[in-house]
Amino acid sequence: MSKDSITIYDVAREANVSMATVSRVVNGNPNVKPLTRERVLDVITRLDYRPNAVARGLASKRSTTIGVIIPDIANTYFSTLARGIDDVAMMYKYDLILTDSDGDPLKEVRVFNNLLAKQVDGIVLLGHRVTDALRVEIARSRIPVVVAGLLDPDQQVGSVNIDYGNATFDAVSLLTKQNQKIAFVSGPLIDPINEARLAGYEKALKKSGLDFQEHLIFEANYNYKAGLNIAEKIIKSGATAAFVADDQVAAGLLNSLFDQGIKVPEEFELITSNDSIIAQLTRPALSSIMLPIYDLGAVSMRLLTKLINKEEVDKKTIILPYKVKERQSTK
Amino acid sequence: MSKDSITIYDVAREANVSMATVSRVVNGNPNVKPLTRERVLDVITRLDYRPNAVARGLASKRSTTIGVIIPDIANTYFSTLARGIDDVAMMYKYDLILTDSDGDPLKEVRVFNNLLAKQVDGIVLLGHRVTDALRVEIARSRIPVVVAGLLDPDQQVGSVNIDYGNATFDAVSLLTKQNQKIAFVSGPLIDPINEARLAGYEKALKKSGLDFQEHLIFEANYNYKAGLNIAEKIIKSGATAAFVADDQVAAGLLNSLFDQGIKVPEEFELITSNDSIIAQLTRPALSSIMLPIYDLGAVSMRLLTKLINKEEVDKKTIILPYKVKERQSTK
DNA sequence: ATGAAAGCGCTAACAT
DNA sequence: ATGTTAGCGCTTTCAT
Repeated sequence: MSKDSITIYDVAREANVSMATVSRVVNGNPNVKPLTRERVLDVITRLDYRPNAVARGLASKRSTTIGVIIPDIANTYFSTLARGIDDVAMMYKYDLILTDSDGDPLKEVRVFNNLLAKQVDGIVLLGHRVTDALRVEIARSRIPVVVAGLLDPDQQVGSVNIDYGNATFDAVSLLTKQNQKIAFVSGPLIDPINEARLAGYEKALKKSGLDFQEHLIFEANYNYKAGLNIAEKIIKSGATAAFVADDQVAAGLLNSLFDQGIKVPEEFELITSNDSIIAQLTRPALSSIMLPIYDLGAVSMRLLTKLINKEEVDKKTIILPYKVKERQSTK
Repeated sequence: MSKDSITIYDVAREANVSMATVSRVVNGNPNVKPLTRERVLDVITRLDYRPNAVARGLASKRSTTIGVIIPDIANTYFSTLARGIDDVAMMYKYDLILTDSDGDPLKEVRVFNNLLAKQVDGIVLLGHRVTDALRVEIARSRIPVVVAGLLDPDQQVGSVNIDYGNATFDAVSLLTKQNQKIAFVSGPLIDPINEARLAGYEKALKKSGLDFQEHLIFEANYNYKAGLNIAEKIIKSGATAAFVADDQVAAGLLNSLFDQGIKVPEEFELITSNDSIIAQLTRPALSSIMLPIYDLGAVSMRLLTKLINKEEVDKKTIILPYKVKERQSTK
């Protein structure tokens, strides 16, 4: 209760300068005589003065904080993205306000507006697609928005991705060598990212002269349990291999196959998409598209800093490279 | 460039009231005549006015944001905690500024002070222990701090945990039935949480008349690779079972055993501590202490809200219940 | 029930 | 190189 917090004014008085000078010192403005700078710096340490970021934000109209909207931070895929974002954000002195959206379009809009109220300097959006409702909000907001790991066909915002179509093509091509019936397991096909994957899948089938069969296409929620549950249907479909768009789902499928005594890869080949730590944890370890998840986050944050500073960006739609890693779930 | 953002002043003018009244309406102050309230509300929607949270924060000295310090958000254990924190935070209208500390004491202090600069209303600290340097900062800051999933013997701050000693005792007791040499694998033993676990381990040995053997104690970093690497040493030690304090480490150990043809649980029993999704993903699935990770986060955030509002809290050191779940890695 | 006015702690012209 | 002075958009006494 004793001493209230030290303000720039206290420092100014103690150092016999104006608050403007203190402000200059704090912000590294070169227009300060080295001697006064030193004097001010001394007082600052002596008084243990810490600038109030909120006041600064109000005066400067820059909050040096970024909003991150994420479906579920507990999901490894997203938390790895978040890590990439945070590392770069810290590098550029931004803080992150992170909120879960549960992938709920309504909640997404709500948290988006809340972030605007907090005067964030930019927003990174993670998820599966940009809903129309959110698109409207983005349009009328005047801060830059970047998406990572999700396709926005309108290219309204900055985005960082890999070429999911080609990646899926490559992955499925690994399976067409020894299988006739290959299941395609993704999230909702309304999501543009899954459309792209499906196109890659079809292309790979065609190249190998295989027919596209509707009943081999499966939509599943992005979680372990969904993978566990979908196994039965997939087995019934007669498929002997599967391309899966999500590691948790793939792990669920794998374990369900294992628990039913179906040997992977001998009797069933499996390839997944995100190469999160999960792909290495399972036994057999999962072959996977090597999606640079961390980099997706890091690069998107870097892009956002440029957008915020109105720097020239040659392309605000960035495509990162990928590889395909064969582990033990494919022959 | 056209219309700049709408302020409380614009609303006041349009509604023919003072800004004070608008402020009252926005903040749900009952001292407003229903009719004027309605009029103001109308103008607010018509103008699409959104209160500026930064200005509000400066004037009211409450930012309605909470700082969260986390060693690594990409780690499932911590991201699950974060999810619990976020859900409760949202429930109480707080936003979360989340920063990774890498478990680096220096960085921890730096981000802590940065959070103070942003005028957060409280801080949730995650990690393995409270370092002395941080303890000093916490002491001179005047906002409440709560830790979750880590022991602070000084009880300087609010905390939410389980009884790690008893939990470890229970877990190890499962192993003493059929094993003479049981390895104890934790993080650094300086961390009070690991001290507590070690005590539980010793107690369980003693109860079964087994000798405590120094060479069965292992310290490992909290990650998958560390688990992979430590396997060899553990095998050499002659242990036929292990208690592991971290799921990623346990998964690494398990897979390393598997890859070397050592059968779990037939030839080696394993029990882990956090019951994160990882424990279910592995094959065999890992027996584990059922740590309510999500709840740890949720409850700590709830505790923090009480501390912030200076509500009565009967105990700011909260101990949550746990169970032990036997899966396939124990007989 | 409503309004007037004084800050909150800082930045950023604009002087000098 | 340094100081003066408006604000930034809101909350919050204090009047009325």
